[in-house]
Amino acid sequence: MLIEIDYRDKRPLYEQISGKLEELILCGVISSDESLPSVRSLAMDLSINPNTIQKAYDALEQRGLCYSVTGRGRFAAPVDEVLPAKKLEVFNELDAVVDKALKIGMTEKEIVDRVHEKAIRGNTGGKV
Amino acid sequence: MLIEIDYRDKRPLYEQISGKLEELILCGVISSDESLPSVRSLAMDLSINPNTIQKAYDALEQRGLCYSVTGRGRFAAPVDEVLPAKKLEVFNELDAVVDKALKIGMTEKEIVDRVHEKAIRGNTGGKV
Amino acid sequence: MLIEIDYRDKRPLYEQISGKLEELILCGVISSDESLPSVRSLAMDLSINPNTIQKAYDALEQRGLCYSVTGRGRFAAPVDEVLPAKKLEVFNELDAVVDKALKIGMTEKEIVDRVHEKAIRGNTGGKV
Amino acid sequence: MLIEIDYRDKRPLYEQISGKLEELILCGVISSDESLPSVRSLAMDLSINPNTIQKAYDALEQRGLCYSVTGRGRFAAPVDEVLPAKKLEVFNELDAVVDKALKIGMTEKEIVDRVHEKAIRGNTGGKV
DNA sequence: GTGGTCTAGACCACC
DNA sequence: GTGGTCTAGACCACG
Repeated sequence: MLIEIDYRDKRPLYEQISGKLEELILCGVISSDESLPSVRSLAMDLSINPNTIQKAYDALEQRGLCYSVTGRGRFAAPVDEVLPAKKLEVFNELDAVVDKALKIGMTEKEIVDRVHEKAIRGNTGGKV
Repeated sequence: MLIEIDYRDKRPLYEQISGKLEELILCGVISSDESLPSVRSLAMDLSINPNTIQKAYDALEQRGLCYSVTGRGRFAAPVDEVLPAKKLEVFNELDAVVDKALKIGMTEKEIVDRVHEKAIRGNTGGKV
Repeated sequence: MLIEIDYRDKRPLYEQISGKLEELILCGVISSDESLPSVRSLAMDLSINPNTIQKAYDALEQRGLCYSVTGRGRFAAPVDEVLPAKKLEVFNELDAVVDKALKIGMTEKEIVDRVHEKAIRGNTGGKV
Repeated sequence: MLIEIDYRDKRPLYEQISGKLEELILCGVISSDESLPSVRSLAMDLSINPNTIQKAYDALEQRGLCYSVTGRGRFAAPVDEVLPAKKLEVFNELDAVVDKALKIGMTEKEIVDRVHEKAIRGNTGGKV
């Protein structure tokens, strides 16, 4: 599977899992309307209590990143419908960090330079 | 007082308090070696248990943002000693957000533009 | 249990406990990723308030010697990650003592001899 | 004065002061039977409460590093009488550190080398 | 007065 | 069951 859990991560398990799934969907690794693994199979794969997986899926669905069809399973939501909201979310996070940076005396140039560096290095190296 | 508690905030009380104090110190609102409110007085002010304030101060001290002298009180640490580490920390947060943005298909330009906008609007209006 | 409280010790209880655990972890008596006793059970064992144990564990975690997973328990950190920093720490302590010794007129030979004696007697008999 | 107090130091003030005085006496900066500054004058010098100075002197006297003659003042004890006990004390500290070092897997050679380095660099650079 | 430690007992989220 | 947060109230050392 594409999901690995990090037990040192401070986030609750279900959030870690739903976060990872969200990323896979948004980046297109899981295509729109592709079926997601069943609660039970994923639970087996990760050696995790099914309740936890269920909770992860619930969170994911609530964020609009997947939908469930009773009796058929769960499917990834069409990315086009979700991306705009997600972009806004990321923008807000960006705002918060920039705000913090400005408050401790960093200049816009310093920030932009750092963004540039990161963009050049590419998004391949980044951890989630 | 300069600190207000937001009970809708999901973070624990002590973290909210230490975070707010950290900001006040880093931005120079509380100057270096200036005395911080005593555990008991701040507890009264905020109608919060002294133990919780103590924990907030412990966290603050652990991050190197203040030091305590038994029998005398607590004082803000010299910012110069802490700022470099804090800058690095913020840079890492920035990297993480930029990474997330790139992964969902944003361009460097989009990001830089947003940073620029935020910088122009000034750092006065931002929430912490 | 491997931990005993010495009520004549002037250090606070939580420090005594975290110190003892640190030693057990660093020496490999508790192996990496092995689970530590739960807050409540250790509190029962030592007849100490759970809050105190919690504080001891917090201190331990802050020093990077264990990590906690909510709902699952607490586990010893991989020693390899911590040993280098710890070595440096001990070296600094050593420097301080040697400095003190030299200042009161001891010779390097006297010091080295004492180290040698101690090394021969073995590290088994030493108190922590 | 030769004494400077560090308010960031975690030790209580009186201990810091008595410690500094002890060092001055043991190193011969204050010679045997030389008179120590009066409680009041030292309190003035350091802008510290006389009670604290009194406590420092009491601690010093109790450790045998000075003696008081009623009506005449306080005097440094003859170093020869105190040095042996102090040496033993430092040796014990040394033992403790060496023990700690051995326990985390350092070799005798590593320790001795460090001692040697420290001895070469001289005791001039060391902080108290 | 100050900070620091400890106890007792409660409540919550997570698994 | 686990860890984490919070309250209430007590005691101590320091200045």
